[in-house]
Amino acid sequence: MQKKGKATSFDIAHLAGVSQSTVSRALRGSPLVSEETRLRIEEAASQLKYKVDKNASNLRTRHSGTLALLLFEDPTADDSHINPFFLSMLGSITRACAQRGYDLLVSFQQLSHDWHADYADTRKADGILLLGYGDYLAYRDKLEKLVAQGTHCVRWGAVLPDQPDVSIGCDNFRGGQDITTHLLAQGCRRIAFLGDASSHYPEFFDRYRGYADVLEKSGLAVDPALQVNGESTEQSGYTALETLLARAAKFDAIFAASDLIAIGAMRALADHGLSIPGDVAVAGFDDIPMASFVNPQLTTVRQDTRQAGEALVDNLLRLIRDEPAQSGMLPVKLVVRKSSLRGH
Amino acid sequence: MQKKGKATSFDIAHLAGVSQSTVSRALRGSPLVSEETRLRIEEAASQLKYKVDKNASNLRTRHSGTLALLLFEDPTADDSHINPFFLSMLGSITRACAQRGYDLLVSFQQLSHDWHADYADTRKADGILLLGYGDYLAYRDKLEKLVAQGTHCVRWGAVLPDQPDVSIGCDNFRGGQDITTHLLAQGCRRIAFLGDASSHYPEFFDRYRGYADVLEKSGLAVDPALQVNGESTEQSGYTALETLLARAAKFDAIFAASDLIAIGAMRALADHGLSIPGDVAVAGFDDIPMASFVNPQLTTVRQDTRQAGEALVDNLLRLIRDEPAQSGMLPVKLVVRKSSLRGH
DNA sequence: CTGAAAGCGCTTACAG
DNA sequence: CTGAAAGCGCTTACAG
Repeated sequence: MQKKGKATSFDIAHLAGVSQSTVSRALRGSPLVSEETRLRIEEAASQLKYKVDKNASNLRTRHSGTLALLLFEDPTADDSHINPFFLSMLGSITRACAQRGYDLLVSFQQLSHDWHADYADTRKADGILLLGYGDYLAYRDKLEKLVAQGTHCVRWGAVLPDQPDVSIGCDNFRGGQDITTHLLAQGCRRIAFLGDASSHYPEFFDRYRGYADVLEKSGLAVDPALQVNGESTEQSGYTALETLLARAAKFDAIFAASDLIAIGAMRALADHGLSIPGDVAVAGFDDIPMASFVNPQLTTVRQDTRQAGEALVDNLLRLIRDEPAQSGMLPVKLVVRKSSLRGH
Repeated sequence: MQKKGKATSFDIAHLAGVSQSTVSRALRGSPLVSEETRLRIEEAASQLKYKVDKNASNLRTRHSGTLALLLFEDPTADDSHINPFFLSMLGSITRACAQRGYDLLVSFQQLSHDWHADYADTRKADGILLLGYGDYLAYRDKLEKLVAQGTHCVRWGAVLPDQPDVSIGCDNFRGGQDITTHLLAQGCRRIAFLGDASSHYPEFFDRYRGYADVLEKSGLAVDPALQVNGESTEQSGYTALETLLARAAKFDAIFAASDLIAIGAMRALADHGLSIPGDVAVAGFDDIPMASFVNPQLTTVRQDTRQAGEALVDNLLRLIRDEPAQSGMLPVKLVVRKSSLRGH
């Protein structure tokens, strides 16, 4: 006979004729309970549709079996679509958590908010995953406080030598090298870089440094007139290309710091009557799903989001268990498609 | 002087020279606390970096300020990408929750799992949002049990007359009509439908019924040879188109039950040397981001995911507050692009 | 192997 | 306006 509220472990104890402690033990799989008792308790529990109250057990055990994902974005318009790369990461992180028996709390934050003091502090989550774009220097402080407070957290982003936290990222430098090497092999000599190239955006910067490295090693100059700042949106790519055209500096290839930028640039090229890859070869970074659907299909560097999601979750779980965890880079893969293929 | 553990309300009380009850009141914004006391308490709290333990307060108040999102999929391959439409919904639901001050717990489930007895039962969430594809008849039972148990839940899907739960969906029937009317206006007369058309997949079925309705009203026969089953994947679209070709029934247009199916079919058409829209006009459903990047751009029906996410969350919150909530359909919007535009 | 008891950190009547 | 006390539903030493 169930009352209005849900059944508690006392109800089960009563029905099974044991103490509440024994119910708790049985349901948690303690070896201290006899097989026979356990069966009786399980029977009673399923009869009353009993489920352990997570708030109570979390309060008692002081951990939650939950990870928090903080997606932070630059103050973008409220109704804009989420960056497809992050959406893909969100999907793979969700999957990775599910596989490991953890729940995932997802939250959006503006970069400006006080996210450095939540979730883990309120004990809703055992640790935090940080994912987002934005000015790195602007939130480095918050990151440091987080770590100093002993919050378990792992960040997706550039892997730098002096970081306070555990960061997982892909090998952006190598990706930048690969794209540039490929474009040079296609006969391009004036390769423009679209995207920020400063320590405010370390991921883009690493891609840029890979690009510059290859150019220099090939005896080619790195022409500042061929670099245009821009964040990771299509609109920004479109604008960046127009800025580049306005400078009247010649270029025969575009290396965009992200696929979104590349796609925006492709649209601008088309609007200006320039053919891809004939007049200008184009390459991006990320390999978002769209990249293989644009016309021509976009050459890019694949960041394996599945692997990334698993690496993030696994490292966070290691931190939570007080096991060693450390920053690390994931390999990237050059994906050559038609947007950069010249001649035969 | 902080101990190893985090500060509790007792620590704040001690520091502020008041009782623990007063701390709790002050921090919850109770009007029963004098301004002066409140200030002193807030000062102490921020000094000790105090945060309310959510597990304790949830246990006490019996609600969690959290919604759960259950994404269920057919037993798809583990490493497959999540359906882009759902990913987009996931993004908008996350945003909608954030705006309303709720946290979102995201979980993947196989359709076969026992998800009908979790989250809300364990008090981790105040209610559940259900989102997914799969055989409707197969989970209708679970849905009924959920609702019978008094679990607050809102489902995304077809809005049917005899549903046990609150469902929000778009006007699939109308969308099917709109596409079909448009294709007829383009001069198409033999329009094939790619996707399941049975009560197992009520959303697709409604789209199909809209299609059949317009054909009949136009005095055209609904030819069963022109309908091919398929789930919402590119691969399935590709295969469906080959099945259609193998039947040797003539067709001059494809109405795919989803964009993913349409995109797969477009690939198959290209592989068979058929031009779009010249030989075959193509239209899809959903307006996923890819739809505007395929070549030619895909005509489709837009489901406004932002509006959908907000409707789902708002209805669930209504249920939680014991306010009236009811199933409802969201309007759709025909988006005409090049894949279906013939002549000038 | 089992039970009685303490306690996790809050919220909220109850009494003043 | 404030404090002392009960209790939310568990888990886990402690004692047997």
